[in-house]
Amino acid sequence: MTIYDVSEKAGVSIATVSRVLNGSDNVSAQTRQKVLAVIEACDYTPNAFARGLGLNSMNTIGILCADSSDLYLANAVYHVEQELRANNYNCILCCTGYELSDKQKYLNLLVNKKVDSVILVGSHFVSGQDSDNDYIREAAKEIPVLLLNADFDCENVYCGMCDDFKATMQATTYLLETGVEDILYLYNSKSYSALRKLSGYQSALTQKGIPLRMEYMPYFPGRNYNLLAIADFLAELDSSIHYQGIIASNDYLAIGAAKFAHKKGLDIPKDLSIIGYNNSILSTCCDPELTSVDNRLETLCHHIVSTLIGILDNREMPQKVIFSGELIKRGTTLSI
Amino acid sequence: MTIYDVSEKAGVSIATVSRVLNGSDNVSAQTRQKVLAVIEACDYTPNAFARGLGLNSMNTIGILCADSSDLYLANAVYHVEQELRANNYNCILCCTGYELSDKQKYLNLLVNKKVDSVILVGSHFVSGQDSDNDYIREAAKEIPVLLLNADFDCENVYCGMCDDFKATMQATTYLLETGVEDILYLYNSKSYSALRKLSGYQSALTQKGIPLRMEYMPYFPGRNYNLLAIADFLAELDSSIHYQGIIASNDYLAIGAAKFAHKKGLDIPKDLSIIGYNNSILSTCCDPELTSVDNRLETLCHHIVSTLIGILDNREMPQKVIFSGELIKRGTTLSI
DNA sequence: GTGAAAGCGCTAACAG
DNA sequence: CTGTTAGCGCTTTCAC
Repeated sequence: MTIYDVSEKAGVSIATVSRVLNGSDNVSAQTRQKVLAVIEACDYTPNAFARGLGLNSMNTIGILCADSSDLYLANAVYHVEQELRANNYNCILCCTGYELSDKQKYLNLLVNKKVDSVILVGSHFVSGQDSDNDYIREAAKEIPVLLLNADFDCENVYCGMCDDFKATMQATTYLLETGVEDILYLYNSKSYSALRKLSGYQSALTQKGIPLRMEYMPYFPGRNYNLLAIADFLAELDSSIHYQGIIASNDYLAIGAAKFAHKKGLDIPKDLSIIGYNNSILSTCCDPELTSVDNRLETLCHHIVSTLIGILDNREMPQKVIFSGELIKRGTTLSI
Repeated sequence: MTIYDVSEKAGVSIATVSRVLNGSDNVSAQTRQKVLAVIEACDYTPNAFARGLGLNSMNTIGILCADSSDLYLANAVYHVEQELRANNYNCILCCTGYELSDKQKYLNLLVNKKVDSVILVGSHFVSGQDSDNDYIREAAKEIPVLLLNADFDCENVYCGMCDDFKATMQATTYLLETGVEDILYLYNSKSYSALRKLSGYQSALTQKGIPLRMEYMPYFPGRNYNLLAIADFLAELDSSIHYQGIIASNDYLAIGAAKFAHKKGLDIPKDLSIIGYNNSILSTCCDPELTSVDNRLETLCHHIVSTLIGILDNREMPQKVIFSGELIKRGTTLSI
């Protein structure tokens, strides 16, 4: 069943059918009825590919994320997809992993699939090594590129992010104010966002006149898959340095830290305070529940999609928007 | 840059360019070189929509899932997407929520978008009320429909699932063998899969000659968002019945049960044994760690995708494949 | 081994 | 308000 069949049955031209299909005003009510009746009767739906070819768009947005099974990214993808669908766009999801070559390959693939735009979810797509970001610039020459939780200056690139620097600084300051002096910053990613958090931690210490010690900012070389490895990592570290507080760059690391504390028989938060990041589902699953930074994921997703819709609508949109995080206080920290 | 431009620059016809592009054998090595050189030099990529129109396919598969932020579904989506991409297919993700009308709407939408096939992830898409499944039958008339973790007999529908009945029966039997007599089955979904688990629980009891008591199979009317609500639900129940074991239909409910136990000062597993389902990331995040049923998600995803590839390849494929789950024993159950 | 030409099904400019 | 027609860019017969 094509537009020709419909036009024939309705006794009109294909142009008229097309007009009815696309809600054009230039159709008499009578003709419209006639055409709609045929469409209804034949259960006709226009061919999406032909439409795509003509309009050079199929109303699809590419979503790139490193790993959609990661708690944080999964949530982001979920919200973004919801918002986009509400705006009549569909999503092509593409999980790239963490290798640069794969990110390049799949971003390029999406551009070639002629998505209308692409959203890079998570801070992993922007590298500190600037030449590694050329693939983003390249894509931005073709279509708008939106970054969710990353910062990148380039034409046709739009960013929405949480101020991780400020949020981590506030979290660290809070910990200091509860009387915890020696604080570890634990992280397992060197993304822009992770480094901003690190800076926030350092600033808080510096502001209070506490000297920075590199050994208190250990990098855990593993992804969020193996809690025991995290606990072991801390146990090893434990012999050399002393601390009563940990700020982790995500909730999973924080739970790993709690596991370490349990093993060692430390009381949380009396012997060891812990603050996580993301305020994910994990933060309420442990006991005591985890104090964590809420980085406003849902707000961010909402913002990024409405920015995107605005761009595709040819409206002027801000290239960068920054939200503030909030420390959600629970059982793993002392009260002031 | 179109195929015409390339053909002109290479001094051949568009048919030849097309042949080169599609790896046809009927091109002399020399001509091929010439064309490839131009393609390379101009960085030409064929227009995906035009290709789609001609071939009636854009190599995309629709993925329907109720909620991609759900731990279990997120993992499934992740693995399915990985496997599909490895086979040169892309995924359009569509999160439907749990309303029938939305499921219908979005499945239909994907079919109209002319995806090559669609995968329904999770057991929520098949209803006990058979007429509610007509939308699946309808879609199956157009394209192959694959069900991940659901059972449905229909032409052009293919299922892969874990034997939830058997797995739950084994889990329940195990609990009985550790000396726990009064066991609660806690669930929050009436999907086919959830009901199979319920049957498994009942069978295990019956087999041991233990009478079934409906009040020991409470239905928690909430999704996996609010642990406290689960704990409260159990606390309320607690006044009326006595039990020393809980089998939960997913890990989140199980963690909710653990939270209840903590609040009430019960020792796990001495006073209360708990078994979860899915062996998700949550199962190692709590303390003690959760005994849980591993339902072989990754295997299932792998299977479903290779079945799909086979179908699109016109090979004969099994319509139903069933894997067995495995009980992963951790700290929330006693040993035998 | 290569080219000419007929679709694929739709949109939109143009003419009436 | 409606119809005619020329694309959109590719694949695929069918000749040569």
